[in-house]
Amino acid sequence: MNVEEIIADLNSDQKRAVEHFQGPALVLAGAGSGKTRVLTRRIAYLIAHHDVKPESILAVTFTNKAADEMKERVAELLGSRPASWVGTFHSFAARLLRREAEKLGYGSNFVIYDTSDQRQLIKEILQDMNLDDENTSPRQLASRISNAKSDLIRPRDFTAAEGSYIEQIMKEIYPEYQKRLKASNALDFDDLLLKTCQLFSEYEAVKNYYQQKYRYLLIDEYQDVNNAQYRLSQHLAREHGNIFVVGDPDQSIYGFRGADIRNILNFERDYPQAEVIRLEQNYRSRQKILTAAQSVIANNESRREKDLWSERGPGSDIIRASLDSGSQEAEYVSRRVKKLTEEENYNYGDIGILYRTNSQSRRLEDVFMKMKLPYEIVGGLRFYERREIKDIMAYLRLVYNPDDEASFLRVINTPRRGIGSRTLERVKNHASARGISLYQAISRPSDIPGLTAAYQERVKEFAVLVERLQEINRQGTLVDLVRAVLQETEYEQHIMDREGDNARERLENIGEMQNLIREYMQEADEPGLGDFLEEVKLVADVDRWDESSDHLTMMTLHSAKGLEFPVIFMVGMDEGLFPHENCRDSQEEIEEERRLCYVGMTRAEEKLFMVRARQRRRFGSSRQYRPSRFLQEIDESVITCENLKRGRITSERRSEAVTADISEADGPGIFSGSADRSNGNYSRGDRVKHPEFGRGEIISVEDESDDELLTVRFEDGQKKQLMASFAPLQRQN
DNA sequence: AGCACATGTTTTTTT
DNA sequence: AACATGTGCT
Repeated sequence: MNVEEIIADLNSDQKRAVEHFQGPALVLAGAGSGKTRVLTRRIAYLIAHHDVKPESILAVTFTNKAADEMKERVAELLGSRPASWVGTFHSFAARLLRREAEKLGYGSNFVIYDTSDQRQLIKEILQDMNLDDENTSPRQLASRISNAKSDLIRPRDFTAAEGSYIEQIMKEIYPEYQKRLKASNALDFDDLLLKTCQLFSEYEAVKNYYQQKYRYLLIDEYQDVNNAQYRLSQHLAREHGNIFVVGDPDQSIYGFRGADIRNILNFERDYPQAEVIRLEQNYRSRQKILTAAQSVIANNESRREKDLWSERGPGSDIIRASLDSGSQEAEYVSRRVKKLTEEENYNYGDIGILYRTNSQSRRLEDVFMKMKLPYEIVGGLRFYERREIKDIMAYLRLVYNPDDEASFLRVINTPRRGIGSRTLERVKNHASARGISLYQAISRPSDIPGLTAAYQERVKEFAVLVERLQEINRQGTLVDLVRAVLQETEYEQHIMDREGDNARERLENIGEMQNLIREYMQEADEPGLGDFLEEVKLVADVDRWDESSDHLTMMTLHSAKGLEFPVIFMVGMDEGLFPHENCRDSQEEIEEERRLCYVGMTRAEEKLFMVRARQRRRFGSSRQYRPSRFLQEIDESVITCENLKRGRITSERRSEAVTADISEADGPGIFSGSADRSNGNYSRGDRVKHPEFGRGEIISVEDESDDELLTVRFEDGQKKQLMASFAPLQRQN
């Protein structure tokens, strides 16, 4: 493609962005306004028009998938794959630190700790320090540490807020946590960013080198960078000022992870000479979808007005559906999907189903399976989170870096080797007294006090096993290594002994893992153990999502960022689920939830369904929900309501249906899940008690203008028809 | 040390 | 409802 063609089909704002050459630029890109397009075209244009060397371009994306796509598109434009670095902040930092780790006192074979590794380590520490009580959850501490690191606060700089118990614990735990990470030669996600920043501030020459190397910096999703990422980009770009950032403040949804929306809002302050470009034409969605999304986001107080418009025609109304229960919700979605594919010419692959929490996927999955609808879940119970996979991975990690304590503790006695807690206690004490890793300790077991010869032999055998595996890794491939792990540990036998009914599934997972490794070996440039381990940690599930085959795609609203579908279902539009009840007290968090809603709605090109259920099961027991406030915020003039009656989808005039739904929202506090309301919201299967007829079960519910007609079968076998609002019924659980 | 059974906890989102 | 942890027994 020649240079002219790179910019030929862009609108004037997009063109201005692509043609921006040197100096800072901020592109405020509304949803669907073609920002990926702008980024890829600009990379191509820098190379083809300005003769910029491809390897001096650094493009940072939010996911690895986005990175792959970007590389692909640039390659199409240029006719060859550019040698630019395109990847996430984390993968960039990891790559850089592999080269420079020694300067910071780490080995270049460091392993990366994910959230569950972190929690496990913190738990260990709490136990060792006798701080283990019900007020200090590893989860909460892990999150506090992560926040501190995102703000570049190191253990020695950490000051505990007065009077807060957890903060006092933090003061103890954080330095110890960091010490143990280092002893394991491990970095957590936040360390990747923090340590890179540290490297740049302590080693002027290193910083200069990378500044020179990457003369052009492009950052996507800038509204979601945290302070460490912000600093990292400053280190790289402050001097030459060639920093080109793209983002949309209305789509900032990672505040919980330290993302700081002020970074994008302050860009013009950081770079007063910045060129600011607004992309406000939406090429993705029909106008009614945009109208609906904008009427919701307009309720956020802390935001700048923005005008987003579309020429794609009005499209059809947003469809709002209220169902009686979680399973009815799933049934509604299934029937609606059937209608879309059978009568309206959509494919399964055109349809995305989004929810707030991963746990919501299960109910949908059950019904899809029954209805024989093809689906794929992105994220959720991640493959690499499964127990048997984690075990094998722990062996691989130990082979790569035997000092890794988390992996060591995971498999030292898995499968059982007769090394119990007492023995381990002695090993730990010895290791921490001598300042060596657990692996180093068991390599010379005769030094460990209190260990009898028999136990010395057992731990020694484990050390020898690791050495043997290391040898296999040196001689052979990754595939050989995994095979050796399975053989040497008799792992499959262990699974069969322990898992009973689940054994088959677990073994299949292990087989699947071996397939993945073979696949990886074929695709990777240098298929080594280290790269493989890194990829497993840094590549998200959405990155592996297969969009080529024809199936429904289910994922969380967060994972859906950056994607688009002709048809979107947003399920679980219930107050307490979305916005999630955990944010009830904080206006800021509510606004983040609202942005999340905006992100979800703007994924839709043609059709948008927003679905709720009046009652759901949660932790076993049942609970009632009112409509999400976000549903009430949608401009009523673009809504049509649908219902499911006896397995058939019915459509209702919008105003009536909406009013009926809203009236449910009156009454006690918005979040209160009213346990025993006496009228309305019954569904089939509910158990009730009547003062005269005794206990019974509801066998059908029919809507009457403002009420429900219930048919109840009581314990003595008689059936009664009762009006919900008049009958003195009590709910039973 | 390891098993079987009982109890408690979880579900907010992710690189 | 699903899973991790704890207890008591062998």
